[in-house]
Amino acid sequence: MDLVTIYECLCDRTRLRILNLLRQGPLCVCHIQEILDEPQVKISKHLGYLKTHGLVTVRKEANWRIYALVAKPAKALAANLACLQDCAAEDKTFRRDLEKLARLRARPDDRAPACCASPRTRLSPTRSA
Amino acid sequence: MDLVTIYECLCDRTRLRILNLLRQGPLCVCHIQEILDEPQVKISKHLGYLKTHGLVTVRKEANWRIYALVAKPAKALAANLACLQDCAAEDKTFRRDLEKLARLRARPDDRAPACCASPRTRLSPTRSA
DNA sequence: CAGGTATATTCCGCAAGCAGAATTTAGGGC
DNA sequence: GCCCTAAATTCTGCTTGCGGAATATACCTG
Repeated sequence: MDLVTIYECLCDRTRLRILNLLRQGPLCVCHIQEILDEPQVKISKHLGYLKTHGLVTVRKEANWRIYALVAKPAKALAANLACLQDCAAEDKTFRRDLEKLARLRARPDDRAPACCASPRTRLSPTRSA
Repeated sequence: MDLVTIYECLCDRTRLRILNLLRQGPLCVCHIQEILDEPQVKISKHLGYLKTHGLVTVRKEANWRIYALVAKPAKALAANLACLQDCAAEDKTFRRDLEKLARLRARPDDRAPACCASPRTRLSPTRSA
């Protein structure tokens, strides 16, 4: 993976917020959308961008799409995602996003797929393949 | 300094190569140009971009311009520059640039300002103000 | 299969970035 | 003052990215 490509993926605030969330685990689009409070198209296009450039993967679950960070990131990507996490910890928006995520996971799962719920109810790894 | 701004500065290969060099210390434009082997306009414009966005500073020395990384980078910038350095260490081009720089500093200083020469001959900090 | 929800795609207009050619600015040496 | 070198700026054309509106696709439910 090219270093420049990584930075290109990182130079949009919406994408940074998405990656910050995905660091906590896989998420379906609707939950990302809810946390970021941005229009559906916007979220979808940025997720598409990240997927095209190899930072995230998708799988289907009923008619949801579950996005996750790539399983085995290249060294450069791993380093930069770690760096992003550190930097995000100092930023109000990123912290608020994580808080929203925590609240969303704590509440009884209304309509979302199991994998988006709290870690306890997440699908077992053996089934996700 | 905005995190997105930092990443925008990092998402061009030429700028990454420049920043990688500047990590070793201040450099005049002509030396950057020589090491990167890129046209003068290109180097100049990318240096301007980095300056505009607060990643580097300039000072004059005769009719050279000496560029340097900002003296007191924000935490996010420092973190990302460190990360870049790690990533660059794994890339052939970045390594070759550093080798060229080392060779350039080792050779008798033909025409360049003192500050671009080997660390021993660099201007003392007290004079640079 | 009709209707609903979740998500992606297409189309459009706009702004920004990049590269190169040519020109300009600024300082130094004679 | 003239010429040389170092570096920046301007102009142009091209490409990419972003956002939003509208539309399409896919899957589920009854």
